Amino acid sequence: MTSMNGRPADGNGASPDVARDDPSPSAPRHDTVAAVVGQWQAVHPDLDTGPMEIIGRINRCAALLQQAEDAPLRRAGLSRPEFDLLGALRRTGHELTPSELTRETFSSGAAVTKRLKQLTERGLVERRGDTRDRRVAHVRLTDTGRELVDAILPEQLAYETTVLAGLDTPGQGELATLLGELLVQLEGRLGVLRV
Amino acid sequence: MTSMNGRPADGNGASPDVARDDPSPSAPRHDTVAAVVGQWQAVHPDLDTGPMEIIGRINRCAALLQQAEDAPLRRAGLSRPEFDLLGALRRTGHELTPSELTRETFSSGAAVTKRLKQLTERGLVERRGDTRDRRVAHVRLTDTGRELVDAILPEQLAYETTVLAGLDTPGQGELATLLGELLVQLEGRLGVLRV
DNA sequence: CGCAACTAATTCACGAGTAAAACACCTGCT
DNA sequence: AGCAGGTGTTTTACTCGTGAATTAGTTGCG
Repeated sequence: MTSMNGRPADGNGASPDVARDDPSPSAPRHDTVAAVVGQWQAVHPDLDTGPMEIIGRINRCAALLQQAEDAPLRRAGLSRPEFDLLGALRRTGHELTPSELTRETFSSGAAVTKRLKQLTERGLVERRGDTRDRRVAHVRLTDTGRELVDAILPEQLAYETTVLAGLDTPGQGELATLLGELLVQLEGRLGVLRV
Repeated sequence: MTSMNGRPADGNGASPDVARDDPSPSAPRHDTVAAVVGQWQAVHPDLDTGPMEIIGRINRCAALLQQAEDAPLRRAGLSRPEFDLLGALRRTGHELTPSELTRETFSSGAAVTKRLKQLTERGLVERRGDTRDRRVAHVRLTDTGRELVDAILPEQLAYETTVLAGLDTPGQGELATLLGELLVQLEGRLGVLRV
């Protein structure tokens, strides 16, 4: 798996905001994606802009959330990809090889190598060579690494909770379910969907 | 951008080591985020992992969609940020200055400058200086630029439609609505939410 | 054994994005 | 007029991620 992230911040998503004349200043309170979709429909009234309303919003949400989430991590001096790597080690509960880490974190081998180098220098992870196969390495959290993850995660979740607080609880449940359904489809399908 | 990442194929077991191969071939079919959340809950049963189910899925969906969407654009030799820029010019229907483009596309000024340079060299956009204020530039699509956008957009939407096809129509509507509500909150709130 | 084919991990060269500095120009105040 | 301070855009220096090559090691097979 490669790419994605990207866009760490990647990259980001669809597009936003309206320009001059927003016709309805009152209305049901549009988000920026709705404004963009409105503009497109004015220009191409014949197109079905339905997919934009989902994909555009997912991208935009991801971009905004990403930025927001950075905060608690940054205080710990970690980037999100770094935290993902540490988190993978923590949640699986055992050592992982670099190639397993590329699968767990969906990033390229080169990226994992670099991150491991940094995290090792910072004393958050350790490596040990495999005794049988000297090509493979095994990576594990150091005590400080584990403590760091365990300290950050609750903050992270608490922060995310407040970020999502604008949506009521049933709404959150529905959203999680729908996204889960979509995700199952995407994960199962996209590999096969050869353009 | 990828918040919580998932495992390719792995029961959500908390147990270290071991890989029970997907035990229930039927079942509600877990997505990778569900697996990751399951792992976390096994390690920290006390934490409320609710936010992960939303934020993790949004990030993962964004990553997968991004990659998927690349396809139609790549055929036209455009990256998504480039298309976003062209799209902003097309949908607003008039010239935009570079700073307006940074707002429309949510990217930095430096990035816009670079993209404009490339797109100008490719003959997709033109610039003209403002007559009153010689600091500002006005950017517009060339005829080829507009034709390109108009040619790509329908393909793009058609492709996105098939990508989303796994979700039934009412589900798509609900999803769009919920994401819209979330987005309104995020856009209104995040600027103010000083960590 | 010895060599081809494969796999794990790393290195390399490069492209793209960013923040901050630089630059160019405008505006308001005295 | 003249200049302090503000704004629009570009440049600079850097980081980070990627794909492709590279290194190192293993395995299968004649």
